[in-house]
Amino acid sequence: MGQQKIRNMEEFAAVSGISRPTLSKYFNDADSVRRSTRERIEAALSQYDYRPNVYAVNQNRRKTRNIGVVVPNLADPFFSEIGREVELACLAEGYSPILLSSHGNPAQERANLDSLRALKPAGVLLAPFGKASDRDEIARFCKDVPVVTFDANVEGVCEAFVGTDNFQSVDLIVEYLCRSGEPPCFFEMKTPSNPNANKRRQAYLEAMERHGFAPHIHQVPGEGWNFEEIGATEGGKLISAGAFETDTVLCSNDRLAIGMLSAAYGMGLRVGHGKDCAMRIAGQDDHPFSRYTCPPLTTIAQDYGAIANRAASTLFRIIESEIRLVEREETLFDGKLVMRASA
Amino acid sequence: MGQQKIRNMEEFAAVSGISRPTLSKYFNDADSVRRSTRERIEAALSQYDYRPNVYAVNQNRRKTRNIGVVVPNLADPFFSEIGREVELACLAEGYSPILLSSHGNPAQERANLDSLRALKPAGVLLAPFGKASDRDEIARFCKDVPVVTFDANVEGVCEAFVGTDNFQSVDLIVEYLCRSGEPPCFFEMKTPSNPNANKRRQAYLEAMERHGFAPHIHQVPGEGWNFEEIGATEGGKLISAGAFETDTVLCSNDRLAIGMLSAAYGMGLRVGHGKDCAMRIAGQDDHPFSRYTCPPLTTIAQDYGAIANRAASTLFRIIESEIRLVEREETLFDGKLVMRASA
DNA sequence: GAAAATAGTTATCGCGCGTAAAATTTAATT
DNA sequence: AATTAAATTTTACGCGCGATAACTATTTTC
Repeated sequence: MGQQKIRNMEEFAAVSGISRPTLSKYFNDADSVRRSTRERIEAALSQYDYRPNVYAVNQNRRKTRNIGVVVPNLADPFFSEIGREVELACLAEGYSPILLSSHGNPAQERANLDSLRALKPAGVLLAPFGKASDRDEIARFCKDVPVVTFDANVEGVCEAFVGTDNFQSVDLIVEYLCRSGEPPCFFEMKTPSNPNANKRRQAYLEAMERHGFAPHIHQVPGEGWNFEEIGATEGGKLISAGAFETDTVLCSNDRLAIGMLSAAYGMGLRVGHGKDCAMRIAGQDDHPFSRYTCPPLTTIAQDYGAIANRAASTLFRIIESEIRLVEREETLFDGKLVMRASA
Repeated sequence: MGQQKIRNMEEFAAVSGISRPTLSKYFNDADSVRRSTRERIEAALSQYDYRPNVYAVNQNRRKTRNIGVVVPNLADPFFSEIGREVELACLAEGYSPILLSSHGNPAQERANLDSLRALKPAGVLLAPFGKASDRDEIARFCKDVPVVTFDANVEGVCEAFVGTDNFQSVDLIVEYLCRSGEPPCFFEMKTPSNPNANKRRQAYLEAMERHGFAPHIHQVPGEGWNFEEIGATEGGKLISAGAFETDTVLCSNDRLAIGMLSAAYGMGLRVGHGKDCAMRIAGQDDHPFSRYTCPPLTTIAQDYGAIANRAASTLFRIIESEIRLVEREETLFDGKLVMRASA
């Protein structure tokens, strides 16, 4: 292989003995040419190592095969994991994913959408901040590009949304906690930017009522994405102040729980459902690190793979049908209870 | 703004009253045109909202302003953090970073370099797997594109390398551990793909000798990137078997230490430098989660920011001088001791 | 085996911009 | 005000490929 350098499709047509338009067809869809010619092309391809110029291709095609993938923060393993699943789904369908992180900064989210606009993507998979997102900007973007949001919803905007059913999953863990010990208090940040947080609080209230217990919500101050730190400092304060009405705390997400576990350990408290334990702590999300906390964290697992694949396949369907959805779709997957030692 | 839709530079030239070649100059370097014309252009720009077509630009430019950034695994917060720093450095210099993760898979690293080749990047910042990387493939890639490696070195390949001085930093923590208690055993994986691991083992041996203690290295089996799990299961086995010759263990990296801490907790062992503690565990890297382990992990901090910025600026220098470095540069930054409760 | 369908070829245009050379304008210098 | 240097405009071409029309070759169908 690699005899001489092929500069463009013209030259490759010359050495392969296939006309350029046919080659162009082949590179757009290998199955659109006759089997025999396809084999001739691929034989030549393995000899001369030529690839169409990406930029020339994308300039001339009406629509690119790029898929923008925007997540709020890659430093959070939850998003790096789900981002990876989404990437794989794109590659499997022959699209080119472009992964962008908003680095915990809503302004960066706008900037990312702006960058994507220039890349003329066939579609975008967006995990938005939620309330902190620029709703109008996203709505404007959705006019130009088909968008499927995942993880966090932006009500009424974009073609479809795929996420976890917070009401189902919160009820699941509340039910478990009530059944196995004292009913849980709820721990969260005062100003959560994520819309899931609001749904989870609401779901907690409803679940507690359904099970006949009085709800207790504790909201703490704190900005940004340092959830572990907030969980550790603010959660620690609440523990040492004896602020929690019961011995069980359900955190709005795993990262807060990880921080709180760290604080409890620092205070010499034994966490878990054992006899000698002072309190129970549970989380939500099944963060990759939750299984290595001390003790391992009881939590609700989101189905990363299902969410990622459904979001991607929904987007592909929209792209390939070239028709915007008549009705906005919302798909919610069930969470699963992951019982470990912390609660 | 946004009166009519500008389709191309020609139309923008018409409405702005500036000739197309001058506009072209402006978009390549805003300072290459006279101040007064620059202001006229920017005035028109704010009215008509036009942006050059990325694909047409990159097709015609000799070199793009894209910088490929390849990291071995974005799911590891260490790399997502350093990847972010590198991205910012690129943006600050007007380059467009393209972040690719190899997902812990050396084959994906090859695929990523292959994808990047098609994007004709001005340069690439690569954090390779090391031994598991395809050395020949990387070397071939470096012939076509200027590459600066960071974090893990591939001896003799690429323009430059930027990383942490393992000998300095290992000596730092070994010295601390020896001074403050029993000398450390060394815990690592049997077949570490990362070249830092080999350097760290070597550095441990030398440091122990220098301080007059007998070294004890414990290597455990395990494949892949589930370091925490390997640390927990294999490290746990060693602990319960009483295999460690002293009460202090220095792990090859923080993620192994996180797993081992989890195992120790599960066994009811108290870790730390207190009177009532059964053993000490230390790590290396100052992983973002290390401060929330139980107890918080004593470790060696790498200077993420310095490494990222030096790697980026070195690459920019090579790109802009258009001359390959005569001599391969290797820059090593010092690690800093981070004392927490675990050792 | 002839007609019909399918696949491939030749020829030509267009995409949006970079770039070079020559002609012209503008600004700086004495 | 004349001279010179710098910046801009004009003109023209090229990049590599998508798309299409009109034609030719190949394969299928009955």
